[in-house]
Amino acid sequence: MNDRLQQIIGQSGNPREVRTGTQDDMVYAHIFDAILEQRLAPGTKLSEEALGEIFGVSRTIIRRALSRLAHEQVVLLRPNRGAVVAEPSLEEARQISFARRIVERAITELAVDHATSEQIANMKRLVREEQACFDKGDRGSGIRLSGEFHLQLALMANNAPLLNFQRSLVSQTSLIIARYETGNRSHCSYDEHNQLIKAIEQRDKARAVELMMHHLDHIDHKLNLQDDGASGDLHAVFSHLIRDRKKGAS
Amino acid sequence: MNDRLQQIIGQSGNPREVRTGTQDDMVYAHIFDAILEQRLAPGTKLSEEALGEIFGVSRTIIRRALSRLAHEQVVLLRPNRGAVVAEPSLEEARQISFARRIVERAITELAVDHATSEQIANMKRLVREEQACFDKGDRGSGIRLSGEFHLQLALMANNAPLLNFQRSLVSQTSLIIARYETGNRSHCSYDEHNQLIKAIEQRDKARAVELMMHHLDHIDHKLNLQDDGASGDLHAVFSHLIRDRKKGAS
DNA sequence: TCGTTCATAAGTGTGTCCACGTTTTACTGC
DNA sequence: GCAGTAAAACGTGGACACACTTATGAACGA
Repeated sequence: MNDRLQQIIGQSGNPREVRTGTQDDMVYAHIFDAILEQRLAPGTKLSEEALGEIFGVSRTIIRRALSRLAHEQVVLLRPNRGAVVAEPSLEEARQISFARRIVERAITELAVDHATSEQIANMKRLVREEQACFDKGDRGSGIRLSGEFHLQLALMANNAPLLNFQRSLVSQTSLIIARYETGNRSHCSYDEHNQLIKAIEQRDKARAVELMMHHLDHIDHKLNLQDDGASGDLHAVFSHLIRDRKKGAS
Repeated sequence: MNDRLQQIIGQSGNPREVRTGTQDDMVYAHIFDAILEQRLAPGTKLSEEALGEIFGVSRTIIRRALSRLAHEQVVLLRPNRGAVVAEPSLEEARQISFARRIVERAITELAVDHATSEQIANMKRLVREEQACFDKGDRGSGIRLSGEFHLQLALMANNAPLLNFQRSLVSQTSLIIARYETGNRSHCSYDEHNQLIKAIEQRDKARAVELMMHHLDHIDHKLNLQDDGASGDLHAVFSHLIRDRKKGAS
């Protein structure tokens, strides 16, 4: 287990820039990315001791990082039973999707008002990077960059509370995508991201909002939120058997 | 300083029910209430050691509580320099006010859809309690209960992410009220709260939303967000002198 | 000579780690 | 299948080191 974690987190797949700041941030960011890039599957146990060994820090640091992640609902902290990567339920996924519609609408409108040309250029670069990741098959980094796009949008909105909320929502959405996205359909959101940026650049608020809403619709439709993918609910998993039996009986 | 804190937090002014749950929660709730009830002014330093002595727990517990409060933006955690009660700036206050409009609208609509009669009765009780506090001059508890009202509303909305966000926004709003509310006008929101509950009870969504928006308007107008009350901006503080001098020169 | 400023040093308080107690969990034997 | 035991992991408290703050004193300038 210890070795598995080591291997997963160690393989910093993308040679992302060396993290600056304190140890906390470093640990936090590494675990965060590993989760969003699906190198750590939902439900994986995150042992404090194992992580401490991996990062070469004491459990105190790990604890703080896990606490932060728990606050963003990315990991679940079970008292006396350690931390696990969160497994958003279908109901949670629906609530998050709803909340995002509320927030993204407001953010989009604000972004149209406040975006600077520099920021827009930045966003375009980000989308290109995202596309590159999907093109070369790096789905994990793609999902992360896709989330980054929505985060940068929130940054342009110039509203700190909304930005914080968005961060939590985007993280959880990435987790949901990791868990529920149907395998065959690829997650190619970069095209819609591009259109959105164009609308913002033209200061077309109505169109930008409309594009954003459609974009969120597409994200939802790519997921099979209608039925639980692989839950622990045995009744749901074997519901077809029950249906069949009832049919036979009738 | 140690003694001051002891005195402030110890005087559990309102004989609120004995906190249940773990030590963390107890410490968190006590500090939280002390801040919202203005027994701890914005800017007050929160020494870990002093708090540990007051609550009879080690710094580990205090640290966790402070970390939670920091996540809700109620206290500010300055690296290597300890924690202080947050002092929302005017700009932050405006952003929070904006974010609340977005969230409260959504919450109100959801509450109209989902509220049970039991929950509504609960809310009515809460408003009566709030009114009682203001009537007997307990402004601190009044502000807290007023916040509790908006939190219960979010609970009725049945959306966990929105509830979490609302919790952070309400806390910060209480802090802002504590800091910026003009002294003469009393904070008597219970009447509007009552009307709001009635509209929800009658499932009148349009009216409920309208009432909520007006309510938020009133909250804003009670504050003097136009000019910073007691900021560190010397130019703003002595602007009248500058005006006078210019007048004399012209 | 007085006031200001910079440097140095003491003191307070946070950052980190480690060890112990307790809970949980897994395994083994009945 | 159940109970008991052992191992692993988490919860908590305390200790030490380091960073920051504050106070004291000396040097410079007015």
